[in-house]
Amino acid sequence: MGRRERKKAATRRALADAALRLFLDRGFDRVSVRDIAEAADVSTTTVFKHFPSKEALLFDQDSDREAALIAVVRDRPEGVSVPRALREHTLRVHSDGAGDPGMARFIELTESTPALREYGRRMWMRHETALAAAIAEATGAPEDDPGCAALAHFALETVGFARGRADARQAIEAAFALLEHGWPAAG
Amino acid sequence: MGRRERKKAATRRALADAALRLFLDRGFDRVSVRDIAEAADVSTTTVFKHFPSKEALLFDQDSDREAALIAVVRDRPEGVSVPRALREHTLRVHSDGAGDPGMARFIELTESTPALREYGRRMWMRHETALAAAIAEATGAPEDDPGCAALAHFALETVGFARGRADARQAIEAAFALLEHGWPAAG
DNA sequence: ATAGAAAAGTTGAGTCGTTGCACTTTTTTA
DNA sequence: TAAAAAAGTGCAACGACTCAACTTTTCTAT
Repeated sequence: MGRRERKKAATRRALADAALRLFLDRGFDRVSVRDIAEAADVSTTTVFKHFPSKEALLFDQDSDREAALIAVVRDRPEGVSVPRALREHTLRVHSDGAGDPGMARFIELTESTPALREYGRRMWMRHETALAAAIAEATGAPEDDPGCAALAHFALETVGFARGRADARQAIEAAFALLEHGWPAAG
Repeated sequence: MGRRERKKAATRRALADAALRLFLDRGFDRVSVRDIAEAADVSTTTVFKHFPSKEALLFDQDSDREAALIAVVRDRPEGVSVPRALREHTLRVHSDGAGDPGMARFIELTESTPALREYGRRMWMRHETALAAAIAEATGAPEDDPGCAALAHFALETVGFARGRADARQAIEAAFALLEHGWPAAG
């Protein structure tokens, strides 16, 4: 890795670190991009050469959540249905977030700021097509089967549904119960 | 209704009309709020006294879609399940949109502009709690039952799922099939 | 009827996110 | 080693939106 790429990565990390620190300190809306640029000692224009938007400064470490989702579907134990495997994974990730205090602060920041909520949702929903393809392959359906796409969409959307609800765990379980067994025949 | 409120309503309509005309003509991103203000012969700050954002200029005639949703759940014929009633309603609204050419242009505008897609989704999802309450009442569940909330969320989200897909009708049907009967036991 | 409260509109200056253009620096290639 | 390509940086600017101060219009209470 050349000197150039090293410097680039350094300023990138400096920007993301400064942004996280300032956002946690003052709140997203009370920090301007100019503040972040100054804290990292670059010009505001440079910020946007590294990140496409102000929100993106916070969602830098995205990476391999998509791979985890696909693995969950493909490597589920015998006799475990796809929605059940996704339910376990969602609940696991959810309680992991509550464990780490740094992660908890991050989550509280994103959920209390509308712009970040929206952005986070969009980033999360980007995995829909990949997850749909994984489900289709796991069940032998055609790759663009709309039923698989619907399950992928709703399973991902579950975290958006649980967000802001009093009992998030219960919400996730209720949502997946609906996806697994359907609406009770009575109503 | 006094002269004052009449004038206020008049400038409001003038702004919304000018905005719709200019947006359809040039596209959302190629029209500035200044342009709209000038076309309606008011100052740009006045625009924001009437509408909270540029996007809101387009979604003015929201009104009674929520009432329609609730009526669909409450007044469904005997023996028709809630998700089935919502499915019929969704499909009906969808094909209505394709019929009216003015509505078709409106839909094409909103779907081709990311900012408008997001805004439209948010407006639509605002009906979630009201719909959840209607479902709870129709089925005798407690008002904040998470299962009812989940069905409301997913049923509304169906239009976001179908958006941008090749066969929207098929997507809506697949999504509601999942909500009605659950994921097939095999996978 | 008239004074005064309240609301609508205007204006102008300003903030903030974001982009285009010009410039410098670094890396690659001939 | 010179030239070209690429990447980084910064200034100025645009567009959405806000704030504060002020004018004009409408409503209300005496």
